Amino acid sequence: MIDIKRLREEAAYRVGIERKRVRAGLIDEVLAADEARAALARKVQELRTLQNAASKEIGKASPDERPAKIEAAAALKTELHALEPELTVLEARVRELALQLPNPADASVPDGGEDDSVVLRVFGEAKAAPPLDHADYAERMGFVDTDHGAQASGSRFAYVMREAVFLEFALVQWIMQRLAGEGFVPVVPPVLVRESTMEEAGFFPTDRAQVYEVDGGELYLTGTSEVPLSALHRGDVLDPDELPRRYAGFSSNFRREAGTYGKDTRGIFRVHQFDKVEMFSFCNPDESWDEHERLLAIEESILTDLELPYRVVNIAAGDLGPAAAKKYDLEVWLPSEGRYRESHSCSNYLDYSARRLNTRVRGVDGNRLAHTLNGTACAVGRMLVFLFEHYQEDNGAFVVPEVLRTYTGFERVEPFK
RNA sequence: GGAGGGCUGACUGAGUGGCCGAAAGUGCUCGCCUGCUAAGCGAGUAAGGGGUUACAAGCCCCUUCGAGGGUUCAAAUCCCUCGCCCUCCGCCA
Repeated sequence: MIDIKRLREEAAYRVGIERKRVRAGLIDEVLAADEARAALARKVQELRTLQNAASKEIGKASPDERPAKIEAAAALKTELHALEPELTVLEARVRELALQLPNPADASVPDGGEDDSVVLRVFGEAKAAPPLDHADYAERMGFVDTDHGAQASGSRFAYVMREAVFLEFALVQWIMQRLAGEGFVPVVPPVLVRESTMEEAGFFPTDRAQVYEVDGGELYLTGTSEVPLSALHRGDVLDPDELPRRYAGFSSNFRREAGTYGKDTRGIFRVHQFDKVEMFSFCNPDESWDEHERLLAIEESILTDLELPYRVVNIAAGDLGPAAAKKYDLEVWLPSEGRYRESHSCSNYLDYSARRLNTRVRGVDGNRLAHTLNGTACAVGRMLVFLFEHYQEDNGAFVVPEVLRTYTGFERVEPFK
């Protein structure tokens, strides 16, 4: 949710919104609707002042004065009742319109759309494709079974099996330990949440088409633990001394992937269900940009420790999600496709999400909305895809990345005959 | 699934129709006191919004006592719906 007051008063705020893809005229509609709302609200407020005063007098009045005073107050009540429903309608209208406005893009975000994102740096060598691409290799090794996945559940479902399972656990364990060491609170959150939680986290109404509905619409399966993690401080006033509060959530994630037919159909690169460790941070409003860089640094260190070649991209304004003021993607080199593919992303939401969640930070002269940030620590399925190509030997053996060996208990997997 | 009890400010907790935005305490802020360490005394301290104004202070007003709706001139207090917590019974990984 945007800040309507700032939209009204700060030119830069408005420009930040316009740099994203916003329906022409929407901003002015919001402002006009809010203006109408405010005018009526003032009128209603005046009436309420009179009514409250009148009621108070009745309490103090003597028994024989009462009937006349009650009658007068009742007249005011009738007048109020005529206006209040109208105000409710106007308020709902403002809210509905304002929810469609995205968080303004930060000044450091490049203009334009998907093709205008800026590569900030490149790390490691882009190497040649291995004998088998990740999908064929994983099937051959018995790591992934998409055929039976499709039979049991449909396309974009897979069984992850054998050593790949231990590899998955090793990734999760390694990352969780490391994040805990950096002050993140480890969390296994609920993956089924109510509608209101989806709304407050900013996923409804915009992303509704991507979400699985359960129990006749009572609950929804989360597509990222960002949703339950953000709800962790819903309505809270946080102590500034205890910030940032960092959480590392591990969960299975469910996405309908509507509108991606025919895209990324190989292997488990893009599936309906995958496990992920997500970082989430609540911080002081004036520290969120530092925190954003910190999350990025953690993500980069994970990739460098796994010795995967990657690049860092500053996503252009038109390609940003509604909530992000700025987003970095990390893209790992996928040899079989000969291009970089997204492995991590890392967003600063500023106060956009906190406004709806009503998560604040206590301050000496008033409380301020907290800033929230989130970033991928490890999207396990996709990480396996990268590992299947980068750690595949010419003879077909799989070598376990050094940092994971204490967690897997084995160093390599011999080729499947 | 059944029965009952509860949800009040950063926190604990009183308050069953008007004198309650709300006692008391904790915490916090400021001042005083004290040479001695989670000591004492005093004052202040809910949030969000609007008006006035210098988008200051101050002052005035509105809304908010889990959420939403209702009754009433008037609701933290009464009624309804929903959510959550607790206790007991049943069932169960």
